[in-house]
Amino acid sequence: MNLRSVKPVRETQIRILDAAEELFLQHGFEGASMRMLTARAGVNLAAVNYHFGSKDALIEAVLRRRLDPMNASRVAALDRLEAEAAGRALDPAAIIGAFVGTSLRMIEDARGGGRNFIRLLGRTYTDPDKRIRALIGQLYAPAMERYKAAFQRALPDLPAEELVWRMHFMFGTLSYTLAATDTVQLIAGCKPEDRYDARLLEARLTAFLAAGLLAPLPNGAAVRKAA
Amino acid sequence: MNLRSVKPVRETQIRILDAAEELFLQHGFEGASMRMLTARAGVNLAAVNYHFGSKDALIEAVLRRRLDPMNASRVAALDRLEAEAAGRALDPAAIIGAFVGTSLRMIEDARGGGRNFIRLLGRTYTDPDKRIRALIGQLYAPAMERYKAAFQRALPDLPAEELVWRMHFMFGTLSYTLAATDTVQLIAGCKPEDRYDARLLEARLTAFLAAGLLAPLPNGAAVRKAA
DNA sequence: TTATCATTCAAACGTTCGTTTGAATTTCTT
DNA sequence: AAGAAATTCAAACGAACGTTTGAATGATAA
Repeated sequence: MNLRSVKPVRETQIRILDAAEELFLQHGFEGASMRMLTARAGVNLAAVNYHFGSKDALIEAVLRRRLDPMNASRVAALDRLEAEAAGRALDPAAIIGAFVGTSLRMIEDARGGGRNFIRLLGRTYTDPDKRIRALIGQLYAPAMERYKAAFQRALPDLPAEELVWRMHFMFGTLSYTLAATDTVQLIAGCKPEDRYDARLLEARLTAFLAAGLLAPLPNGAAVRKAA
Repeated sequence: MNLRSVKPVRETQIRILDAAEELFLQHGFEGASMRMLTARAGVNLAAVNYHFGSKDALIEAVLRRRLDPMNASRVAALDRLEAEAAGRALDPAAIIGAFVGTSLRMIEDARGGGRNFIRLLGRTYTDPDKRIRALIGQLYAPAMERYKAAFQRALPDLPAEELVWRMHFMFGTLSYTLAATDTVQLIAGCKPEDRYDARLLEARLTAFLAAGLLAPLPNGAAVRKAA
């Protein structure tokens, strides 16, 4: 029962998860081989299969390790907001801030690997593997339902159908911004030093998303309703 | 010089490109093997290396085949808009419409493979392979510069730095919406029949993006300017 | 027809992949 | 200290990968 025996029980798993998170980001789920992962983690090649069962199971473990707490944190932020409001209607921008803020807290956590994970996450939404997409959808669903309900209460006049689309738009903006802005530079002119200034990015994102969420209904929707 | 001899010269290449576009979407660039591609195209395994040189070169050919005309079409739409305006200031929403419209024209083209390509494209922005991201950035750059200039003329009061970020946000919304909404279902409630109603989607997207582009400046930006 | 070029083909190349095995080693329990 | 359980290890497994080869087949032009 020395100092080493308390944690090291799961130390190998953690080393593998950390290495996998980094290498999955750099090379993709398929591109990062077991030999690369285990070499980076400093463990034997067979360790992944021993501790996780398979490479697929490792991928799921990598996603679950961060996604579960992340969505729990999102729900908690919304709970806090509703508690503060004490029954009054919530400001839609505040709901957006609760959701966006959780992601940006992770981006700021460069040391703990949060930043790597956020960027990795942005890739999974369009991953070729159906099982990965299904897993992501399943892990997100509860938090998404909570936020959908909160938006509906805050915006009783916005048709539910339109809200769902606008939530998609908002989620897409967030994902792309966090995942792709530092990997592909389509539009020149972003100051690199601003890229990880989470406070500034949060203000920019929230302003953009709030305006989009509250946009006037498009003509098409009206046309559609009439039909 | 019979009827068959005019086209079949490049028929094999086209069969390969079509098969690759579909299978790259379904399995990813790495996941789709040469044996899968050539079997689907109905050509010999060696045909890809003979006609394109390598798998990497095939990936580039698949992207270039559609991306070059697509961005040319985007620039043409902007040209048309500026010609109509005859010197007057452009409506920012119209600029957005020109950009978004081109993408949605492709989504509507299910038979010609345009839809597959748009969805494939959304994956490349976060592709693990740096060369692919670099290629995408290079292919997009000219069109992006044109649109950036157009937005700057239409919105002279919006700081250039802020505009660049908002263009990123807009591009992210578009990419995610086109690429991911039918692959991962994070938010329940989208009517499936609306998903490819390009006219309705265009109205929704344009309304959302225009509002975001024209949003009031965030507090952070003001704070930053003062500092 | 004959010579020339482009294309297709079956087969094999060497490499890397994820996984499994059984023995060696460490850790925990009694 | 001795036995049981968990973990690590080197080595090998068969399968699939992208690519290459040289002969066979097709089209083109003299």
